[in-house]
Amino acid sequence: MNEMTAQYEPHSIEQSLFEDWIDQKYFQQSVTEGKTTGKDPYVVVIPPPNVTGSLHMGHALNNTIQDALIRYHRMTGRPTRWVLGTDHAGIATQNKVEQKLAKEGLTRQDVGRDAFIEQCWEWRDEHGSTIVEQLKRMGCSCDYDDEWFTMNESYQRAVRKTFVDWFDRGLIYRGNRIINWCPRCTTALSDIEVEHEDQTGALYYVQYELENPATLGDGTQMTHAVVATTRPETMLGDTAIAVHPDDERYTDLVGTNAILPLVGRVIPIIADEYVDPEFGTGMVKITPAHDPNDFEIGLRHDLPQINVLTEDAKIVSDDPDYAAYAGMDRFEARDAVVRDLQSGDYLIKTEEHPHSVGQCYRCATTIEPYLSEQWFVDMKPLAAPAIEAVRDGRVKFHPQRWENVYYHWMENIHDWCISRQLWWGHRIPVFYCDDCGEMLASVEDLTDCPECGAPLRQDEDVLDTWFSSQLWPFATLGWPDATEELNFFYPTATLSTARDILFLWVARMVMSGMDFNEGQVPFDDVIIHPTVFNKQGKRMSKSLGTGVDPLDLMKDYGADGMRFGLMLQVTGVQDLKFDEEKLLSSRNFANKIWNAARFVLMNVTDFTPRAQMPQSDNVADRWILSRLATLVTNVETGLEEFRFGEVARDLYEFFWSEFCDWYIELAKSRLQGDDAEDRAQAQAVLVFVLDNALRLLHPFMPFITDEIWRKLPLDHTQLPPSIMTAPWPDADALSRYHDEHAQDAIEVLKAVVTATRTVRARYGLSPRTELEVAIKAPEHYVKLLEENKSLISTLGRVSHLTTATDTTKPENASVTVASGLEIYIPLAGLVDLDAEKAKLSKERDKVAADLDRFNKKLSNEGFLSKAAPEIIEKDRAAADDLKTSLELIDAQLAELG
RNA sequence: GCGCGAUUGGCUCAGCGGAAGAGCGCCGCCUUCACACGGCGGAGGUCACUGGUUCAAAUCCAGUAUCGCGCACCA
Repeated sequence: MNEMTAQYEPHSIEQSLFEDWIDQKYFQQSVTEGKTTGKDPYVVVIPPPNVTGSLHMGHALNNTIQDALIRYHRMTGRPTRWVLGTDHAGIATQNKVEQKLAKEGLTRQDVGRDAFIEQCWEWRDEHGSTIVEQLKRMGCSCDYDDEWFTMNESYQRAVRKTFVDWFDRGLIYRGNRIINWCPRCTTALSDIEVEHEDQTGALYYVQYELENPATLGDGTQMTHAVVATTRPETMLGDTAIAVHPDDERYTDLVGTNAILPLVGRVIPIIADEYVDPEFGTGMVKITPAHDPNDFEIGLRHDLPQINVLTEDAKIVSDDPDYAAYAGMDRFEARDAVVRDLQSGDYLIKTEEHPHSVGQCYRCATTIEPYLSEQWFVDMKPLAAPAIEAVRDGRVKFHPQRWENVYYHWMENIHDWCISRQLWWGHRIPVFYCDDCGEMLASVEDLTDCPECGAPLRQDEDVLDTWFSSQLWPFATLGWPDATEELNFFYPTATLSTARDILFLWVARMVMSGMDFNEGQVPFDDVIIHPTVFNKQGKRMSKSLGTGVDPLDLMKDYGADGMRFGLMLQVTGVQDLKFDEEKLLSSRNFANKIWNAARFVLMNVTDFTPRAQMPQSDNVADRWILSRLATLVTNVETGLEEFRFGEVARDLYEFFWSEFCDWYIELAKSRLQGDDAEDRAQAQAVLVFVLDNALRLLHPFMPFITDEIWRKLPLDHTQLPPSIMTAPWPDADALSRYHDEHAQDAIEVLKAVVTATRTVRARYGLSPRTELEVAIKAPEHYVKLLEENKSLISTLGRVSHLTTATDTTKPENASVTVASGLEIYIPLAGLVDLDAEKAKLSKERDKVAADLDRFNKKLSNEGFLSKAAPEIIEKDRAAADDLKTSLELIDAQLAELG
């Protein structure tokens, strides 16, 4: 162990350890091998990162969580597999390749569909492994030999099978509808791929001349209909004006016509319930081809649908009615239309109007509601069982509140637009016969029409990327083939993911997973981890420079330091303001572990590994073993309940504040002492506790724990070479160590030692100054203190310790009251009366205030009659202690004058 | 408009019904033979506000304020 440096150097061990894990095939788990354990498999599928992606903080957090779970369950002996893979990410990848082409001055149309797809594959081959390599840096124990891709051959079959199945069952249909259109990506998007941003726009009030002036019920003459709109440019496609049927102001207008300004088209005034009489003027222009509501109204009233925009959102140039705007971009056209409305005296007024604007989630371009022919999935039949699965607890969300978000969306689910006008992706497996009009979906490519024999033409569009991702938990296990893997590993256990893909991905996996697996849910537990923001609470973004790169963090703090620092920050909260200082603490913690291990190893060179768990009468041994037993239970339940922050803090607290600060210090004198048996006893406990603590820490800090563990003097004939597959500490077996007495006893010893330190600090004495200590203690502590005299003398640097039930205060002594003890420390000639008085008065204030509170409580009838007996008893004891302390302090103060 | 989350020491956060906690920062002391990425001692908080429930509230309920995030077809 002399090769262990005084400072932990993560980079000198991480890579070689990881390579060893790979070589030993620890990350793999076969069905045959798994079955021999007789235990339930534990499977996690990684949320497949985009092939375009590189590791960001969200990944770092999420994959630490998954790896911690996987490593924990692997140690418990369950057949464990973490399924790895990447997503072809239709739009994102296509954008990247288009950008690359653009540098050569080319468009995808220039190179053609086949060549373009070829380039996408090349791009994937070049960049797709980046993120996988980064996961390895983190120590993630995915099965790297079973890497999936949402476009690989078997996955393509799964996608086509899904489509054909739903198509044949009538769940997939084609329709001409208003969908969300990104004019930059020139593709349709589903509703949830649109992000809404609040913007201040304008509400334009425009008057449309009535074909015939009308006399209203109250006798007023009306010559114009005034409508309010946020999108004046779409008026070119207006085909009606609508009012509410009960709006008496306009009853007489219904059935008459108005003349569309700038265009001259005659349009009807209709009545429709949709119109809110309170908003604007109560009259709405109806543009069926450019607004989803208007579209519905148009259907109800059989209105023409006039599309005025091209697919890149320019005014069409083939309509003579508004040739003036032909070819203009939609925003340019808006300005032009407003200008013309103004000069034609049609524009009444303009108001500021806050509203939310839809944007493409891939390129932030303003979405255009666009009328086009697309493919849809009828979601309601799929949603129903998936809602039920959450209601009856087959799928559980953590934190649970996300269930409500899920219900809300699922219960109001809309049909899913799945066709995309892209080239990179799963091409829609629908074949058309232009001769006889036959249309069929097929898993296998078809060339000839089964009806008439004419050549078939495949649909040009591809599927939404999320259509393939929804199959992830079972397609990666071989579905649609009834593989052994699918049979053994499905359903998976835990899914950990970010909240922003709850609908895009999680909900859809539940629906398709159940639909294709005989109602079996795809996973039991869904962890929605907090979203990582920077310290200012802003989104981490590379482009804004507000991001932090996990690779840099690992460079600075080591993989374990980063992982542990992240886990410390995972609580039930939904936003996580990333605190880099926690990573610094965690790096320091790793160093502490390293040095504690160094100390133990230095002191156990002559120690013979034992098969049995240690047994000891020594109070320090009993105490630390008792603390360990509690820790194991806490860590275990914490992990089972996904309370990662709490687990990390428990581990930190135990290892640093208990094991290092006290146990190791208490053990030192025994290790150096003459009592060989006692020395061996201390060695056994040190090794045992360190061994177990490392196992508990391993899921969070895989590298350092394995590095140290391999050096420990353990009976390696009974153990695997790596901690990775070492058994998880057995809480039941350890429960025999629970020992209340030992815990009390250590509290007492700590109190005495601390008292000596405090006195030294207060009097500016060197820490080495030896002190005499006289203690007045209750009977049961006298024995304890006498027995542990040597521990106290060493830790507290006590030259002379006397303990008795009737000790009286020596002259010139400082007094400390703690844990039921009166601790006197004589300070010949040193006692600073003012300092003592100041200290005691301050303590008196606090004690008096506390006592007062307890007394009030204990004299309260309601408290005595209603509070739990054990609480009352506890409070009585506390009050007694406080009373004793107060009396003692008062006596001292009186003595001091 | 509806929903969710946050509001605790200088900073970032735990705690979520029974005597206010951590890390970092700050103030002392200590380079003693695991660790200065360290040790020891200490200062620092009417737990956003207002009501309510309870014997007891940072903790539960209602409302208010501020910040953040979702969802929603109001032109």
